[in-house]
Amino acid sequence: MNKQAVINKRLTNLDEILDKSAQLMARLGYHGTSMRDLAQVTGRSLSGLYHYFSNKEELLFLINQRGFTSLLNMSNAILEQDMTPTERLSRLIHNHVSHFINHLSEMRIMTSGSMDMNEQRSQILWQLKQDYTQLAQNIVGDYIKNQTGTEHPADIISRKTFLLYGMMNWIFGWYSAKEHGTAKEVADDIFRTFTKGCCNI
Amino acid sequence: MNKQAVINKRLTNLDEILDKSAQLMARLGYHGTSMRDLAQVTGRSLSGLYHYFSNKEELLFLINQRGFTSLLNMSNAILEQDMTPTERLSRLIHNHVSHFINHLSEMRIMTSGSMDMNEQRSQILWQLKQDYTQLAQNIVGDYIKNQTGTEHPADIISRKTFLLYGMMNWIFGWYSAKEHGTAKEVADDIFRTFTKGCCNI
DNA sequence: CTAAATTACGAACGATCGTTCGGATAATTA
DNA sequence: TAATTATCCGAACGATCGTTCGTAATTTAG
Repeated sequence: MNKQAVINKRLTNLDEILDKSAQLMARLGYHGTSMRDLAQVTGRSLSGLYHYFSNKEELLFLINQRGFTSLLNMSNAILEQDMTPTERLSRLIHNHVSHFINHLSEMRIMTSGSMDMNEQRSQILWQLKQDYTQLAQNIVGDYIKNQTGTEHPADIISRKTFLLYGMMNWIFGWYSAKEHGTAKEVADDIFRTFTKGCCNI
Repeated sequence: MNKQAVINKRLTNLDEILDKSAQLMARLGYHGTSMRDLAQVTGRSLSGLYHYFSNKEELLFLINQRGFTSLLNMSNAILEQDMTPTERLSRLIHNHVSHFINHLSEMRIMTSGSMDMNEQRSQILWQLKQDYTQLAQNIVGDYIKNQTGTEHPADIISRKTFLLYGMMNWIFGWYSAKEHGTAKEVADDIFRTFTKGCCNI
């Protein structure tokens, strides 16, 4: 095994730990999940976990950071492609919803705030969220400008964007593929409702 | 002090305890808030709290039950009045949003699930949520039927209603009166966006 | 094979958790 | 007033928490 392979394996191990930890924490909450619970669900010893992160708070941070970074990278790709504002908005929604549904546990943790972290770490996460929010506001703003022909104040666009986020992020509260269809169906419905209202079936 | 006054005082004390507990729990989470924290914030001794509820789980239940009951009672009044489907939908949104903004902490707890309660208690809360959801689905269904002239399948109406819930319930994630206006302004924006799409400014 | 580095674990630490108990204090009734 | 009830509290319980430490097992490199 060469050096890169070692690093890769370590990252793979860490990834697996973060995944399984996120699944349990999504059910029991951060404080409701003990390190002993995490040791059991990851198939490791209690003290062995501390080889991959220095304490519980850092574990929570890593789950959040990994999630937001991948979400941000995915959506940044939208801007690099040549699309109409409408297509861009549609892509943003589809990206977000499918990512949400494919990482339900992780996203549940990400949407529950970062109040259990120290200043520096929550600052880093705040910046990631800020970047993602700004990206969405730009796309929503462009769409509305393109449709109405006029540019609207930032606080109006900001509020509209948050309403869109609400529709998308509320998924964790109710979604089950059996009852509510595929990610594509949900995303299409959100796009139609947000752009044209609820009577667009 | 007559007997009724004694009961009233007890309820008032309990109400005050539930309010202050909800505020702290909304910040720290259920497991993140200790009974000692609650004793301090309510100005009582640790053991003195157990005079008002038998354990921590019951406290969580009481906060939820009180919240959902008052939300349900308020919205049931909508159905008893003579209104058009459009007016009813508008009233539902305004009720929900203003209640949310006036009880932010409580609502934050109510939207974070009831997985820390025993079977019977979570069953009671599930029923309250179910009643409130059904009420909202009826109002949304009537509105869409009234606007489009055709009745749509229950699962379609259900999904649209959840999108509306998403917009409204996401408030706790971002709302500050200074930046986002009064409850009325937010509710109006949600109503316009949900009924006619985001380009309705 | 040997040496070095990585990964893993059992046992234990002090701190904090939810809860209980017996009794004190305050309020109401008779 | 005395008797009764409602409130409240300090002290302590066993359980569980996050974390640390010394060391064993495993893997990689020379």
